[in-house]
Amino acid sequence: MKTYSISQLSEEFGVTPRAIRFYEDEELLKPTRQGQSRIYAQRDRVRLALILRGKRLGFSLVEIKEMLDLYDLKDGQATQLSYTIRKFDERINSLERQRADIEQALSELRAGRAHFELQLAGKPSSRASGDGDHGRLIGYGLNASAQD
Amino acid sequence: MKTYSISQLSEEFGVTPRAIRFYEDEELLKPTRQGQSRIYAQRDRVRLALILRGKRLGFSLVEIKEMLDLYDLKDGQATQLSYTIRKFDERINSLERQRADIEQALSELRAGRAHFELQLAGKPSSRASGDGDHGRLIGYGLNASAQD
DNA sequence: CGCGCTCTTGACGTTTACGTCAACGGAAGT
DNA sequence: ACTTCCGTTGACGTAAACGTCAAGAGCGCG
Repeated sequence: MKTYSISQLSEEFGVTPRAIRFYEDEELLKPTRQGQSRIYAQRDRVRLALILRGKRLGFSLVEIKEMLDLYDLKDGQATQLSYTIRKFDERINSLERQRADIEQALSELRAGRAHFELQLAGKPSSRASGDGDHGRLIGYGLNASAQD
Repeated sequence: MKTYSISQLSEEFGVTPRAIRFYEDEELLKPTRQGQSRIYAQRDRVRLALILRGKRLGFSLVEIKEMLDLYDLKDGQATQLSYTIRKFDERINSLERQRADIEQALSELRAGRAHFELQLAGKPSSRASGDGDHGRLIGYGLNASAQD
């Protein structure tokens, strides 16, 4: 059966050998040895692919490790599957929240940008606060009503 | 003129005193002193609000500091305004990329979730490889073309 | 005077996923 | 033998934004 050296996997997946060794330190990979050198079999190669995929999806190495470990246990897969599904759901929820936050920030940023553009165009920015900028918090003009 | 203690600002804005002192270390705030204690004036209070707003929008403290510093220079505001607009544009672009990444991850996650659901429901998922049992591995997309 | 409270200044700890040397080991090529 | 290459094991460094003590200082109260 085919095996791989660390540099082969490194090149194939576009990650540094350091990263691959790190995954081993973290017990996500357990290659065999030939003397001192690490030898990666298909199993390891697949696990590495899964690790990188997990990372792309935003899972932490710890989470990925748990999924892989459960996969190894293979107790009929029920445990692993439901765990993984739960993790996926969590991740989905988290990403949806993130997306909402981003939308929010984007609309504020666009509004702010527009406001600055106007100012650049010459408008002095209508200030009337006295100390009432509190809830709305100082529009986009950082106008620190110097009332001290 | 009204002033504030660190704990007042801390409570009002829901941040720890430690954070506020940190902003001072980073030179985003420069409260005056009364003996050893820090005294925050309106100016500082407004700047704190701006700092927190900047954070919500995803700017780093360094970026926020640069915007505030330029605001202080106030050289007719042209410099500050164009700098800030540029920063906003960068941030907008960055967020749009992030959002695209999230959409991508979300669709992969949903597909993966669906796949696992099916397996849980009993489907053995089409096997073909004969070697280990890594061929099937969480496929639906990252099937490590087991060519060994 | 002692108590409690707010405030201060260090200064090290935390998290995540590696990067970056340093120093060394064994095999292959010339 | 010498150099080149690939590989190895430490071990410290990095980034961001604070958290978490530790050890005092200063003040008002009873």
